[in-house]
Formats: sequence, C-alpha cells, structure tokens
Amino acid sequence: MWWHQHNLCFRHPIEEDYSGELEKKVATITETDESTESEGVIDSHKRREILSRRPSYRKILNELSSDVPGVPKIEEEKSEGEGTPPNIATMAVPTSIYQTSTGQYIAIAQGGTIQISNPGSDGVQGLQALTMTNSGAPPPGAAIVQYAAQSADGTQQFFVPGSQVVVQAATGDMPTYQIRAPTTALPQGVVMAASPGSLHSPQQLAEEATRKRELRLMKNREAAKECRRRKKEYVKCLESRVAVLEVQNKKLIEELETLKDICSPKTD
DNA sequence: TCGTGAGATCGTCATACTAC
DNA sequence: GTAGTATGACGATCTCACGA
Repeated sequence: MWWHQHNLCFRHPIEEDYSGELEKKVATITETDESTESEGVIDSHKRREILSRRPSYRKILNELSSDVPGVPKIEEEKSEGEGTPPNIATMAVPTSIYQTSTGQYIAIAQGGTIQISNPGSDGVQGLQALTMTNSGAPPPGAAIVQYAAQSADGTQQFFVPGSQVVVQAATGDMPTYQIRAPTTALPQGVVMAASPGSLHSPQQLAEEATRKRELRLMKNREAAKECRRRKKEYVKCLESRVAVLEVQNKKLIEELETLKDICSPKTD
C-alpha cells in the first residue's frame, strides 16, 4: 500500500503486522486491553496459535461497522442453493453422439449429460459423464470440472480432464461440439461431472487427481484474493476508526481541561 | 541506464474453523 | 466425521524509487 503525502511516499506492509498495530492502536485509544500480544519474542507456533484463533476479518469488520455508523458492512455470501449462478447454464440438447477430429466421442444425453469416450475405449467403457446442473446438491461421488459460460467468440466451453474443452460451436436445433484447447485463460464457473466410479485406468485416476488438485488450487487462489481484499477493507476500517477515536479523544481531553478550569478557579 | 533495496502482489501450503 | 472455506505464512516475482 502506498501512502502519498506532500509528494512523499510511505509504504505500509499491508500483509504482515500492520493490521495488528492498528488493532493495538484502537485498543489503546479505547482503553481496553483486548490486545494481549506481548512485545517479546513469540515463537512461531505460539504466534500461529494466537493468530489462528483470531476471528475472521468479516466478523470483526461487521462488529466495527455496527459500532461506527457510515462504515459499510461486508456482505455475507449467499448460500449456494440460492438463485442461479450467472455462469451456469442448462444444456437442453437432443440426445446425440459426436465424433471429434481426434477420434473422441461426445454423447449428449437428455437431461444435459455429456459423455466423452477416449479413442481406444470400447463404447460404454471409458465414458466420462459430465452432468450439467444449475443448482442442487451434487450426486454422490460427483466431481467437478471447470466451465466457462462463453468464450471470446461467443461459443460455450466445457472444461474437461486433460486441459481440453468441449466447445459448443453453434446454437440451434443441431448444435455442434468440438474438443480443443481452451480459448479462455481462466474458467469462470463449474459444472458437476464424472463420477470416480467410471474411472478405471491409472491414467484416468491420475487425470482425475490432477483435475481435482487444479480445481482446489483455483478455488484457493480465488479465496486468497478475496481474503486479501477483505483484509484491506478491514485495515481501512481500522484506520478510519483510529482517526475517529483520536478526534474523540482530543475533544474529551479539551472538555476535561475546560471543566477543570471551571471547577477549580484560580485564587490569585 | 543499470543495479539494488523495499514494499506490494500473487500463488501455494498448512491448518483452524464451519456447516452439514 | 468430513468437505469446504478462511486465513496466516512463505517464497517468487513485480514495481518503483533512488543512487552510482
């Protein structure tokens, strides 16, 4: 974070202990002893314990917000069942089987199930079922593949194992599908897919594990971004609170001095 | 212009917490 | 108990200011 003041720039280590210092400052100004972190050397394990037991930024900020009018609250995320995620589409397509240029088969079943068979697999064996869904709980054993609602060229893409995408190349009565490299760098949504029970070969299991890991990493990446955003907001909130409390403190001191003068007039 | 230092940002991992 | 989420820690990389 950059702090610009009279053409001088000051930097604050936003991600480290700055918020902790602010918390101490707020605690000092409000004359509470909530902040119990000692100044001495704390070994990393104890420090981790202390930090990890701290309530989340959202909770703290919302508590602060309820105290300080004008400070916006961080909205609680809606539960997943509420409403339709904007990026998840329902596939209402006729039951069809398509063959790709690489020899893979894609079967679009009624109800939106997409099945992919790899070259060399004999028919049903080796099929991977991709069940498109708008909402509701995933079926037992279901895994998640990545899905982008629309690519740059206006087509729909369904991310499948092996860093490939199933692309809906045209809409209408007879949509066409292709398997090709993704045209968008980042997937924007998810669909439910591929029960592990349908995976047989070690290669498929490895692909499944890789896919799960990539999905987990992607989610964690987004979570980290969101967490950092919340932390920044929290720090801003603390800063404004410090400013408000300092003004209040100053006023109270001045008031106290005034009252002292009134109550104890000089005898000279 | 280039090297360097300091802070910012990002991705990942580990782990506590939470919801079911 | 388990899966998913939140967040601290850490390392890599980026960005910017500053001095040689």
